[in-house]
Amino acid sequence: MPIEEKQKPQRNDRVTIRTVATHAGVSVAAVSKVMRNAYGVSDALRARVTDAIEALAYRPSRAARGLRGRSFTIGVLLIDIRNPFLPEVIAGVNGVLAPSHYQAMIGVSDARVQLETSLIESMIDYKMDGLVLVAPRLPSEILAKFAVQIPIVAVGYHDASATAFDTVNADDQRGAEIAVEALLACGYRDIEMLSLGERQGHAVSVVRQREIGFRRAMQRGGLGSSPAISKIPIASPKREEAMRRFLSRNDRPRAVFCWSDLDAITLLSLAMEMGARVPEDLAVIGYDNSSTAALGLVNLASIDQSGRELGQIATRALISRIEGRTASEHIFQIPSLVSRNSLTRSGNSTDTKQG
Amino acid sequence: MPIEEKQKPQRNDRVTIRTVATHAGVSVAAVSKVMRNAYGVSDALRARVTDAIEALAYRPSRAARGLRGRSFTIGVLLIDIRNPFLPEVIAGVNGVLAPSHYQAMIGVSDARVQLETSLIESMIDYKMDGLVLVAPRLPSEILAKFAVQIPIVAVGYHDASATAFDTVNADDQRGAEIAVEALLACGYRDIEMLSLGERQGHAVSVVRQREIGFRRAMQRGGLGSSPAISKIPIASPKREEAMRRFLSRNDRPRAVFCWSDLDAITLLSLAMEMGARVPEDLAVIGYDNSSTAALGLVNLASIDQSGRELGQIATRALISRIEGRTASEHIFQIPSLVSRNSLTRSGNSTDTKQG
DNA sequence: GACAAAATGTAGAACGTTCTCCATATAACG
DNA sequence: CGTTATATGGAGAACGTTCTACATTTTGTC
Repeated sequence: MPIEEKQKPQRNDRVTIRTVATHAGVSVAAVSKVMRNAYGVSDALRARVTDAIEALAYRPSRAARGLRGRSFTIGVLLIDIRNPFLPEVIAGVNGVLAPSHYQAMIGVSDARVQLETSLIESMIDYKMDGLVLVAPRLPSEILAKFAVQIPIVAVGYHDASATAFDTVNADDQRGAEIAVEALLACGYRDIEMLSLGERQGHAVSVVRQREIGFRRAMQRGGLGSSPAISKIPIASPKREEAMRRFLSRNDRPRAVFCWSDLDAITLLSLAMEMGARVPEDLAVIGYDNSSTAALGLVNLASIDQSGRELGQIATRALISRIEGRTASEHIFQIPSLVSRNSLTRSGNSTDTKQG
Repeated sequence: MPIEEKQKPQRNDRVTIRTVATHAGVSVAAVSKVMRNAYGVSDALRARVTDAIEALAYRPSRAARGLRGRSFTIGVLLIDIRNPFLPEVIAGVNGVLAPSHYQAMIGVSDARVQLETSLIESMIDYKMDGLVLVAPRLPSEILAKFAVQIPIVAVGYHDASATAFDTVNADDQRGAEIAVEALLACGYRDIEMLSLGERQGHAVSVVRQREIGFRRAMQRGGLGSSPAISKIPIASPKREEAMRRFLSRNDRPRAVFCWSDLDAITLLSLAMEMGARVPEDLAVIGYDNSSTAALGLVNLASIDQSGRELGQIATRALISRIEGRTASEHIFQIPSLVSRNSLTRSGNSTDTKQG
């Protein structure tokens, strides 16, 4: 018998549940029972099976599992991977999932409704156990339709009336109010918001919520019935152009609230280039408290909504939903102000919790 | 005449390949053939089947597909989601995948070998069609073992001798050389590198490659036989501490090359805080040309390795491997210098391609 | 026309799990 | 000892695809 050199160790060497069963001298069903620790397994059987699993380094096929039962995977859908807020959410999700037997698979939709839909469908077709959607673009009815097929928790999606899925949000209205209150407290009266220019402004989006909060706080502060909001395009050549135009307006406001640090930081940069001093000529406050904002070079005051915490909460909610909860939950977190030099010279990284 | 009307073929409303077959009045196999556009389908059959697919909005189950054949999904493994270089790679991957029938699912390993392994295993267990690993931590032998089970392309992993998988890299040695050459061209002689303090320094890692390039260029420039390299820890409290210590050294070098923009930008920030002028007192050049580096506020000279392009190339390589290629490929890109104010006052965003 | 070759469609066996019955073996009870 | 409950293990049918092997029809050739 010649020693046949297996030059092509084909995939037939896969260890399946059957291999384990044979090795342990039990039935396939028994192994499955042990894996799912179902009722009706003696200690002796359990020991033999776990030994075999150990010895063979057996891993159940997720594909096969998905076909029949649970896949122990949860899908995460990100609208964008560049906004530094989103990695924070992922970190939160992974943190909660790490000690469990679940795993996260991430899809990036690049803010395209088309792609978002097909990614969600794929995750359903993979028989994932649940979905965390971060700032989805899809309308609520569509999400509800998906939610019939798979447990869904939406983060950064304001629809407290949704009954088919859960939502987890920072209170974006309140966040914007806090920003305005901070500007007012510094004595600024001439305040404008730089918002996101979207095609159609979803009422559910965080951006619109922040606009609502901005308006309310401005009116409450006695600053006109329709406070100024400028829309900045998201794509790159037009974006800087719009900001420059804003900065060189001769009725340019004294203070600005930006919907996101991403915009605030670019604004700060352009302001410097154009010779405007911050905060002496222009005070700026952003949103997200990204790590870039905290840099000494940037020193941008910002609203902190703790993406990490949102991710954690959303994941816990999802798991409880997977495990049977059906009544929908709508969770709110209160964001906080992080004051820095872009707001006022003395405001040196003081983390001020506000309700 | 068998009048066996199906009592309840599907209790839930899922549209399966069987539903389509019944609706089109053909066999399941025929539908499958059309889906995979396999040999032996007449135009008439194809038309009937595609009509039925359309009418029923049929989507094949990815789980079931994975169990038998291909799943049309490729897995992407990211070492970290915070380094802004990585989203660029994702953008490249998604760009190439978008027009195809493939889809990307992303896993984030957080630089944990443990998690990295289990994520790769999961992707294999999902029967994904191939894997793009971005800056994996695992040793080459392990990757080779995985590569037997699934096509693999590694990005940012220098192992040109690997035969089981492909690699796609920017030439990190050359990149570091370009950085040193740029510093030399500005007249600086007193140059040090700020590198990453890892537990064990993988020779395959981009960081080690940059160190090699740094050393070579320094020696070639006649600057000592063992140029100085300082290691900076990656975790946050120690990191800033080490940088501050570096900045306040009284033999602090005149110019610094940082392994990554992430470090360079923090360094710039701390330098400002500590009253060092850039570039008059300290010249800095980073790596990755992240969007933050390009900000006017930051104005960091950097080496551009176009993560997007790397992602595109890697994806194309992976697809060709999935479609049958077995000989391994090792692709190199040459990075380029983006000169900015942190290097020299006049160096104003001149993109200088260098070989 | 006869016969081979090519084209087209189908049946049915995988793929690796889960999970619902069922068949025992053992314990409990009168 | 029967008889019944209970604990334990196993058989085998799904799940929704892919794909080989084969049956049937059409086309081509002499």
